[in-house]
Amino acid sequence: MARVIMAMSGGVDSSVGAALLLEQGYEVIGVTMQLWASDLPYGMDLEGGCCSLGAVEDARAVANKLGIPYYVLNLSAPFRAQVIYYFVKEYLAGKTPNPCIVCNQRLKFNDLIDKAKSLEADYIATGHYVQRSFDEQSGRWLLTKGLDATKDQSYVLYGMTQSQLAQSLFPVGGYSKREIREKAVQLGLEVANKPDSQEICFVPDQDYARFIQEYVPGQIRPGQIVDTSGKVLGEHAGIIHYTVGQRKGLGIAAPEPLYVVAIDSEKDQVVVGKATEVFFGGLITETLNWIAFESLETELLVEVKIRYAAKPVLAVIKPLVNGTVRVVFNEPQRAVTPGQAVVFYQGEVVLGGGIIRESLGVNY
RNA sequence: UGGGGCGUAGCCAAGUUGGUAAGGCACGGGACUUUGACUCCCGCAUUCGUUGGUUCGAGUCCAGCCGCCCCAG
Repeated sequence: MARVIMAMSGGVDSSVGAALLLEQGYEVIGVTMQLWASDLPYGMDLEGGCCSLGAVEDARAVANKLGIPYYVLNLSAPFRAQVIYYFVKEYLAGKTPNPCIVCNQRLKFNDLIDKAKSLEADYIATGHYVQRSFDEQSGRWLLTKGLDATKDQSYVLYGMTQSQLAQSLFPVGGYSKREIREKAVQLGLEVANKPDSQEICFVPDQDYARFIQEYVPGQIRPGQIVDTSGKVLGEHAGIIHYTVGQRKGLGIAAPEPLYVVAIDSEKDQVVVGKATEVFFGGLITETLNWIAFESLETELLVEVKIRYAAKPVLAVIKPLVNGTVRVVFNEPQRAVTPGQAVVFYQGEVVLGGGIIRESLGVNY
């Protein structure tokens, strides 16, 4: 009987996931990653976060109900070092990070796998809505979208390596969210109607800018808000407050809505423009990871997602000599945002992805 | 104390030949969302510097007053 470490967040998905694994005959051990640390700014209690204190209680209750062993894995130190540090650093550089992706790559599928080894487990499992399969032809593990298109989370797992995939199970990936909730009710799990988690788990009040400010006081500088021709339109309290495509929070009176077109961390400037000025023809990536093949050798027509909740759009990707990839959209896309991930698909299959380093003009 | 202009919500700002207050920003609430955003709903000036007048009816016309701005002194 194979032994599985189920990453339990205290939510519906991972709770039902554990139950499904049991039904499939696995020996399941529940583990919750404790990511919070008491030294985070302004005494946050992290209620509601995906790995909060309350989450531990919920997960433990589920584990008891299912009759499986349960452990809490304290990862607050690596969480700080990897996720929070990265998050703050990116914002200070004028980028818009996706902490969930880093958390998945560096904690869930790294430290958790180490933990699995120490417990002599064969697999780790998570509640992500994704599926994996083995492709005999290429001899590679493939990551594919979750069956429930509306809940698909393959975007956040584009960074998985072959060895990580080989050791991972995604028990809820073949079900719809509705089925999972119904299953939770059948099992009598108290978390059945717990709302889906959202927002950044370590910023419970949703005020991420305040979090950064208190985390690195003194590093936030005010600056100018300028239009695309360089004309100064106003001032801002720090570039960390902005992301490309953002409309709210500019505080500028204009005959029509203005959006952030770019952020210049060198000059501490936020560049804004009209709705039509926030479209881009393509982008350049960095920190690439390929899943479906070893590396990209030639131009390829694929579908790309440039943000978590975005429809895939057609684009041509091309490897560049410096190891990065150039992505050119068939149709200009709105708000291409440095720091966010771009994930490449062909149908249901995740080819790979990377982080957006820079956007390319609409004339590409 | 000559000439000209302006004064509309917290901030910009539109208001046609007088007919019963656009829009943007900001703000509040909700939907959506395991990141940040975007988007979508809903709410947000009984009132137009002020006092009178003309009129069936005035932000829109007239007069006085108050406060700004520009040119000329």
